[in-house]
Amino acid sequence: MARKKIQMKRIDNTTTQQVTFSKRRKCIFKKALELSTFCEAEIELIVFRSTRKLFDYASPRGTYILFIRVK
Amino acid sequence: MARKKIQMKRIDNTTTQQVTFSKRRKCIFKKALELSTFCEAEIELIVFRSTRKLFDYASPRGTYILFIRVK
DNA sequence: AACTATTTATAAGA
DNA sequence: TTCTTATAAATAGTT
Repeated sequence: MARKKIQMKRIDNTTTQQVTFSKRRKCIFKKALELSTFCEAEIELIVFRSTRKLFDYASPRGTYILFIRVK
Repeated sequence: MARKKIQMKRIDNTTTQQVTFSKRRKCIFKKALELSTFCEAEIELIVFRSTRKLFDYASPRGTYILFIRVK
């Protein structure tokens, strides 16, 4: 989206993918907070990436939700 | 973010809030799909807005998750 | 981590 | 609601 438009596919390069993940993860949580704040919406957002064992959770407006992974 | 930078607070005008909600909801789901695709991440996103009884759900990478609102 | 050239998102307005 | 557009924000590639 910036210097060059990228294709809608997996980023193969590990380093590049990690950098992109860090940037975009931060951005989407910001977007979630903005949408929640501006529009009085409840938002639940989980971003999970197995290669980093990362688990994020956001509930800006205080609703309690139980998340159960069934797979 | 565009013609004018807006404050980080609820949009009081009902019509404006509805328009903003429609636009931003679409955008955040796009962002979720992009993050999932580019970075092989699993993302679960719910956007709920009581005034419209709207409920959205996205699981781009096919993980099954049960959402239980406890409140 | 920062920078920056571009792309994308979007607040207002039509 | 849908389109346009000027401006703000995000971000891919680079340093």
